[in-house]
Amino acid sequence: MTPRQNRPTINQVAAAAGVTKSSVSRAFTRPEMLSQETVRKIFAAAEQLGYVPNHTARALSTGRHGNIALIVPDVANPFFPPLIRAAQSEADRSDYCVFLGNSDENPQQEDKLIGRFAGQVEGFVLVSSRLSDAQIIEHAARRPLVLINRDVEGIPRVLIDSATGVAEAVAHLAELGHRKLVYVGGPHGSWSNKQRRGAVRRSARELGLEVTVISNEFAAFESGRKITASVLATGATAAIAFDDLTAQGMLAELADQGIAVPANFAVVGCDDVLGAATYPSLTTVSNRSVEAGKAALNLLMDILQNQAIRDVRYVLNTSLVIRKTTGPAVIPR
Amino acid sequence: MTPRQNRPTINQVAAAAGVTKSSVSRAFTRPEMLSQETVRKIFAAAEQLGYVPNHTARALSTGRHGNIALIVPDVANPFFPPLIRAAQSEADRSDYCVFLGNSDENPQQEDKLIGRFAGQVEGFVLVSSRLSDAQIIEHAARRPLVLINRDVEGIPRVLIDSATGVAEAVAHLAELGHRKLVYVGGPHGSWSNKQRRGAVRRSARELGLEVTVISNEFAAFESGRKITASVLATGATAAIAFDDLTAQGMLAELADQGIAVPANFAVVGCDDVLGAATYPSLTTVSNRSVEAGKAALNLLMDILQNQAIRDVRYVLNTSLVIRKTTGPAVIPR
DNA sequence: CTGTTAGCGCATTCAC
DNA sequence: GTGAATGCGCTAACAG
Repeated sequence: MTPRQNRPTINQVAAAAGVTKSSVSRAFTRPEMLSQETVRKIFAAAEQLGYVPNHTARALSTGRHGNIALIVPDVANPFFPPLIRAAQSEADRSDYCVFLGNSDENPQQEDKLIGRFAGQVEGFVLVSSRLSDAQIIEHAARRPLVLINRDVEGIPRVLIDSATGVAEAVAHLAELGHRKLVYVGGPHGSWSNKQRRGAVRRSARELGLEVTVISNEFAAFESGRKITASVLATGATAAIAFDDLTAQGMLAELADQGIAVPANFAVVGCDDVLGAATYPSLTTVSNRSVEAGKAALNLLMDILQNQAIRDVRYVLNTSLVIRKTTGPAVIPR
Repeated sequence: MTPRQNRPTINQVAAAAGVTKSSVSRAFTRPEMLSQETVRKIFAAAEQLGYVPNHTARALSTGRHGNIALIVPDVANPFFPPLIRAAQSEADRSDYCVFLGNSDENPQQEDKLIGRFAGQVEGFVLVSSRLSDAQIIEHAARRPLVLINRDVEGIPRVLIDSATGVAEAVAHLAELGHRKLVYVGGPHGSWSNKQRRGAVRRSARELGLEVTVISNEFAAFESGRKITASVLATGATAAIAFDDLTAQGMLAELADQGIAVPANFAVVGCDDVLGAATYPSLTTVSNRSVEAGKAALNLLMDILQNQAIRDVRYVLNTSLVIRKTTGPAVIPR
């Protein structure tokens, strides 16, 4: 046997209290089965010895761990921390511990993490999972699993619907007189990207606007800067970016080129991770990640308690947050 | 007994492979003890049955869990996610799972979390712990524990020393001809704030600069905007802010007032959490949180392997990252 | 090299 | 109400 903590066990408490293991065990799990007097004695002895039930032994015996795992593509992406925090706090209310996993946007890593966690958690929350539908379904068959921003039929999921906010953004630009705009995309595999691009196209068609889609695999500040030239080359007067970081990069590049925002060009972000902290402050689509994290966790807790997995599809609508990077369209340069 | 996963056990693999439990166990832990042939047979059987060692049972038997806990005051504070990510990735290299805890800046919550994790982790990393020295020492006596940005003698710790970077910032401003500057403070209780303010004062004195300290309890974008008027009122030509968020707020306010940066006023941030993502890109003091996270984890891993806790005090110096918000001083307005 | 045996600490039947 | 006995799945002496 390897070095182990020398914490008191149920047996020592039993001896000290003059009862058997069974009673001590019961005192900590179903005290109503014991006489008040015995419970009191046991607690006193436990307290005195500094006894704390052994989580592992209990888990081995019951199959219940009191842990859940939360896996995200990238902890450092500003979209996730608030979500993580919310999920965490919700788990805490039910006395669950949470394992955090960082998949690095990599399906294999994600799969590996799930495997590592599998043996010691009650269930999973997968955020913006990079796994295939088949893999997700397979894992969901083994353990309760809820998805955030991934739409797989039959698997409980919480979706942030940026389409509503994006549609508002297009309408907003149309009202301001813009006739030609571009959508600057995000990661190819991303469900959100597909959703946003689709929403831009649909709304644009309905409102009779012309829209160009420009791909931009790596959503980030720098790539936002670099893509700006192509955006301007289209002759558009406004752009909607896949996310705030990309939009912020565009803002910096436009400023460098002496193109005033919003006077000469309008920019809309997505996810509102920057708050009003750009200059000019960014018009963007609201992000409901905190609510998503909370909802996902409540869903998981519910499933764990009622051991019944219902096919829930919880959608959170978004809306446009109008700040200072959008304004009336100008005569094409 | 409660509902349990029906995963195959070591016994079934043993039966299928025509050996005993022991051999199967060995095949998965110390295969070099077995003949190649036996190992092959066992792996084949295991593979065929889809056997995966039961983490919990193993932990109960060995006292080793392969988990560690990382506790931070606030996951959503942009300072922490990169650190978390780095720690995470380092843990992964050693096949450890990491529990993430959010203390909400609250000592009691932090203590509670430690208790919850205690039974299922090898050790702890406490980031910017809000606990008292006594509590930290007590917990460290039970389990390996390493600190980040908290200086308790006898406990292995990793410290980010922002004083060096701040001193460079003052020197940089002095070289540019600035004679009068202001330090915009942060939270009163903050160890980092004390450290930074002290460094500004010391360097300013050495270089013969005049410095005004302005308090600003809530470090954030909005408070940065609001404090700007008082900053300008001092007649200074440059400001060093407690953190990047505050600096960013100041940038926005200066832009609104038509004061060009760096032409008319210089601004320096601290922590480099924004990268080059402001406009103009912010001159700031490097933040070495990624290295801190990595170092802390390596330290912990080292302790776990050699079961010897040395009194390590690992200091990471910071330096100035010169970007675009600092330039030559101008004639006082 | 491999089998036998005895726990790890606790929850849960089944008796009394 | 409480005790005795069994097992959760695996590791680790101890033999052979």
